[in-house]
Amino acid sequence: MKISDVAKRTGLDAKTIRYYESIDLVDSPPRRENGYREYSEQGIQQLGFLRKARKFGFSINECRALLALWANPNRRSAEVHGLVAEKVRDIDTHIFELKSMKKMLSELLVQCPDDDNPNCSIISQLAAEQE
Amino acid sequence: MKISDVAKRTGLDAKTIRYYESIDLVDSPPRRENGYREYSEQGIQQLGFLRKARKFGFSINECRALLALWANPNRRSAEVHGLVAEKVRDIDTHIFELKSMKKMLSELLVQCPDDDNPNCSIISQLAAEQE
DNA sequence: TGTTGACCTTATACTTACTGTAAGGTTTAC
DNA sequence: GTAAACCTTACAGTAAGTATAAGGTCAACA
Repeated sequence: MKISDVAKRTGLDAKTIRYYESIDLVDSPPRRENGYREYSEQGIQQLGFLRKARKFGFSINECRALLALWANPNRRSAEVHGLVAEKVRDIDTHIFELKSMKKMLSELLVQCPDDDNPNCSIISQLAAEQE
Repeated sequence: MKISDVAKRTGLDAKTIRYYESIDLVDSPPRRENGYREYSEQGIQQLGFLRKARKFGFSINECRALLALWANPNRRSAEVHGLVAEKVRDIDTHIFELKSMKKMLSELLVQCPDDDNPNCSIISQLAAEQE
């Protein structure tokens, strides 16, 4: 299977696939006589795995760990659980920060006249000496 | 005022301040005889403004627009309002995505035995052919 | 006066996770 | 036969800094 077909099947961009290979995130596939990459079912599975892990928000390095666990028949499910639990905590922190930002901005929004005059409490707030 | 004092007062790192200058986000301050940057109240205000705008989640380019509006006595508050309203929508989208990721991961977490055995539904789910 | 440590300066490279571009070789379809 | 649509590599760019190196300056202390 050629790279563009793998791209279609996994949902990854062909560039992204080459990139993952360049950083040794996935094995280099063998080449055809003309130099084109020829993907095995194995390689395609790996890439599909990565696609999903990335969509779940795991970083490339976390994906590396997950791939290693996937490949390891002696893995302990607790280790996977730990990685995922930590990711959920990260996401929670992130959501919390975003909500706090949204709250502050929303409060500013209702105070801004939203008209043709220069007076704007948002700008004043940003320019204010202390918070 | 020297850069490290400005850093303390604004909450920005001295490196970040130099970086903002290097990308022309803020005016270059004059220099002392020894080459050190000497900040005016003006420059410090600009940097404080940036600090807050960044904390609110605005990108550097959005900050550029906000700074320009701040400096413009003929600004229309509606323009500021528009920028901020769009940012709130961005944040909402982001929160939505994170919540969706969290939901999926949480569902996986409860299915993983979290023990010493290799069986793990999380890994299986990531490795599964379709979503 | 000497020297140590805490500043300041610049330039360059690194980070994350790609994406874009250039320049060229190959295959496929008409 | 040739044009479009692939494939290859290598290099540069993105966002928003952070790290490092190599060097100049300043303040305090013995």
